[in-house]
Amino acid sequence: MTQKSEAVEDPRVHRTRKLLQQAFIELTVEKGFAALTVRDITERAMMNRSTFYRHYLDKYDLLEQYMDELFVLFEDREGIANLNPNEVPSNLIDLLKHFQQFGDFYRVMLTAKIDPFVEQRLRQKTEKHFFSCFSQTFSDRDSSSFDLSYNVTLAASCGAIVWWLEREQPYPPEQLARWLNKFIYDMYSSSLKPNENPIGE
Amino acid sequence: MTQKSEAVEDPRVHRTRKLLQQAFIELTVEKGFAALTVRDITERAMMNRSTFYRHYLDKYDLLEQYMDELFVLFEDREGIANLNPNEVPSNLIDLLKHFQQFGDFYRVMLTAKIDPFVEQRLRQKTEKHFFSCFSQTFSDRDSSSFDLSYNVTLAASCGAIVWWLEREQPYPPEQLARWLNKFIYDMYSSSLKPNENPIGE
Amino acid sequence: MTQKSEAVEDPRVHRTRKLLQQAFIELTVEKGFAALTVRDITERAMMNRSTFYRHYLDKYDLLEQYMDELFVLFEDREGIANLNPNEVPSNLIDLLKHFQQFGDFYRVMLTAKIDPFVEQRLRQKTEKHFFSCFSQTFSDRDSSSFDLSYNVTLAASCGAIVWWLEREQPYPPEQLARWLNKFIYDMYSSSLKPNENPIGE
Amino acid sequence: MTQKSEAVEDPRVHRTRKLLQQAFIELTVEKGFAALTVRDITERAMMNRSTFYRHYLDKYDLLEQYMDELFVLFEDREGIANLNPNEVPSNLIDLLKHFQQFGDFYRVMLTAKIDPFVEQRLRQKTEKHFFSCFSQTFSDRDSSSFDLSYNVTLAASCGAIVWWLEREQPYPPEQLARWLNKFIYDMYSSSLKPNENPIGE
DNA sequence: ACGTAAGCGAGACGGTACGTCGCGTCTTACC
DNA sequence: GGTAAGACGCGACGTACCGTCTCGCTTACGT
Repeated sequence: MTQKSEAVEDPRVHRTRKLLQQAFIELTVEKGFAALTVRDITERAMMNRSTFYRHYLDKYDLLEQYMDELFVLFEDREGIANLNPNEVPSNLIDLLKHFQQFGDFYRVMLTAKIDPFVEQRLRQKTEKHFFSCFSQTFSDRDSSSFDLSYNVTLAASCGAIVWWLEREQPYPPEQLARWLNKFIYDMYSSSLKPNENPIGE
Repeated sequence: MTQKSEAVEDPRVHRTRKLLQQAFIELTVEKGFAALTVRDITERAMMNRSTFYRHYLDKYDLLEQYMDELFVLFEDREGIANLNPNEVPSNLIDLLKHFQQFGDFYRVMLTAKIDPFVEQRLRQKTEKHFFSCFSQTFSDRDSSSFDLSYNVTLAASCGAIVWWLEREQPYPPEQLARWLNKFIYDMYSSSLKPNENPIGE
Repeated sequence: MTQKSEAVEDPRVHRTRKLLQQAFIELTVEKGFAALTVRDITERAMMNRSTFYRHYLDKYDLLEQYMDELFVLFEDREGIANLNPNEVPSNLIDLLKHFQQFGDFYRVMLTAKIDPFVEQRLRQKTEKHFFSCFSQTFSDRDSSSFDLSYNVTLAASCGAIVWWLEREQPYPPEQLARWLNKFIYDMYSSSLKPNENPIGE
Repeated sequence: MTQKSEAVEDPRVHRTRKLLQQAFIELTVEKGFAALTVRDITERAMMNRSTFYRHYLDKYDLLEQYMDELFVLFEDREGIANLNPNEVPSNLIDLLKHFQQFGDFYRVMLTAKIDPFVEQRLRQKTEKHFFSCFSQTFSDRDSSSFDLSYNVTLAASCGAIVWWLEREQPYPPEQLARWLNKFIYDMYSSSLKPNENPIGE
């Protein structure tokens, strides 16, 4: 189902897939992913229902492929050298700009309207790209208490982004990036220090 | 559909509802809420499908009522006087003990297998009871930056609990409560102070 | 799918099945069995398509059951004592009257508009009841040349009935029965005699 | 769709049509005409489905054209002068030899596996060629009772041929031709005589 | 002999019917 | 009144064929 780069894609296929994606996004924003039917999508895209199945297994498959297309924009990013409360990594800003660009989609996806399986996957993707920003900083931690701190930091960061998206991005990406950077730095420099970690004492 | 306290419940009705609840919980743990069907539940409970609809509107209604029964155990709690890094509020520990007691159910509910609508509701409930522990501490914050911090703290705390449940409660509730208490205190005393808040500077 | 005699049939079920049968017959006469769709039938019967599948596997199953109902009228008939050119067996007349009664249906079934599998089955049924009239006469023939004669007689008789039905029964059943009786007698007394049979000489 | 004799056929076209016919016959014998799909045929012929539609309208068209090719072998035959119980018309033998040659195909076509529309057509063709053998004999009958007798004789003759094909031609064509000749003669000389005809008396 | 018209492979597309599944409503009979 | 049994309308599902179409590649034919 993912023959993106097999020679040149048939223009009819490209058109069809784009129309389906477009209809899918619109309808997801309008009524939520769970309430969507394949019929809804194809009617909006003004094509036959059977055509949908020639390109996607089901609506989950469509979403997967769409997310893949979005996330492919962030492959091969590298984290900055070190965590620094005063220096915001540029690719963190890029990530937030990306979220802002597809704000409607991500807001719906990360909030209450999306199937949990997919939210899970999207969080994982986010995690991967998000933490690549700080990969070197986190890589040398002891794993036992780190696991909790890491997951909490992730949850908190996602929470911040969701909060930001739900309120239609009240701050510019740079400002939120600064906040997140400081938050993560604080998590690192205070409560995450093993000798101060209340767990394991 | 919520005739819980109408005088004394007919014993047949009580039996039926308990069997349905039991079947519901088992199946939710086994295959996740989203994959459940009413037929699944009634077959497991060995009763006719139409009987289900005599008691519940649908599986969401059953879940709601079940959660209500669980959460009724935590009504009317009060938060402690002040946030204190060295004194863990007892009702925070109680809450975690409650989560531990119904660990299977909450793990499934809060992780990937639950319908987002319900997860939303459950998080709200958690939030309500969770933050009642710290209500007085948080009540005097300025609302602009507070909103973000509050939500992030909530997301992080939920993340910690989910992490704890997903790993089958690797620490006793008291230890996690201590960690959470310190975490929230740190959020309060450092990054949340308005003059240090990078947003708005 | 054939619970005809389980206690008393639910009146709703009875009504539904009768409506479906009625619609089926009408449409078969109108446009032929092969061109029928389940949707056609249920639309004509003014009910939901899924209701059809609660009673029948498919249109073939409906036809089978309908034919069973028709043929059950002729179970347990006995053939006459001997073939006699001047005495027409009464049950042959009964059979033709039956065909006449459901003339539209049988005409369509036995002519070009019906699926061959079904025509086959109907011919077999016809054969069974038709030749029970002459069972004793035919039972003592030598089997080698008899097989051919028997099949040819059957084909000819069916041909006569089809001819009669296609022309909207130009003669009364009694007259056709007389003709058939004489035809079968002639087949018996002349060309079927082994010593005159050109095959095997 | 029938450009058989336009100058010389393109060898590619000829090859394609032959492959399709071959696949069609094989599959008809294997699983019956009704169960065939165009996809089946083209897959067996190892060509693209769209190529099929370049040559035929549908599977019925293919069958028609194939039958035309077979029957063209019997055009322009003449019946013998008179019906004679001792002299078998040579073209009747030829016809049976033809059936024998394509025995598999005709057996399937004339038995239960063929679409009724086509069987109808094939019977008509058979009738045409079959009775051309006896055209002069039958041409002077009074039409009223003749119609029935004619049809019955046809049905009986077809029945005999089907019987013969279904049992893999247990007799040589000459022997069956003799039987048929005598049968038709008997039909003519006895039961068909108007004054003995029980119908109309 | 070679350019051009055809046959052909590949496959997208709009359609229509299929048989299945789950929903929520309803009725009847039993206890 | 609660329950079992189950018919029914509804509507989405994913599949299978159908017949049409467009696009390039290859192959035969005509001048």
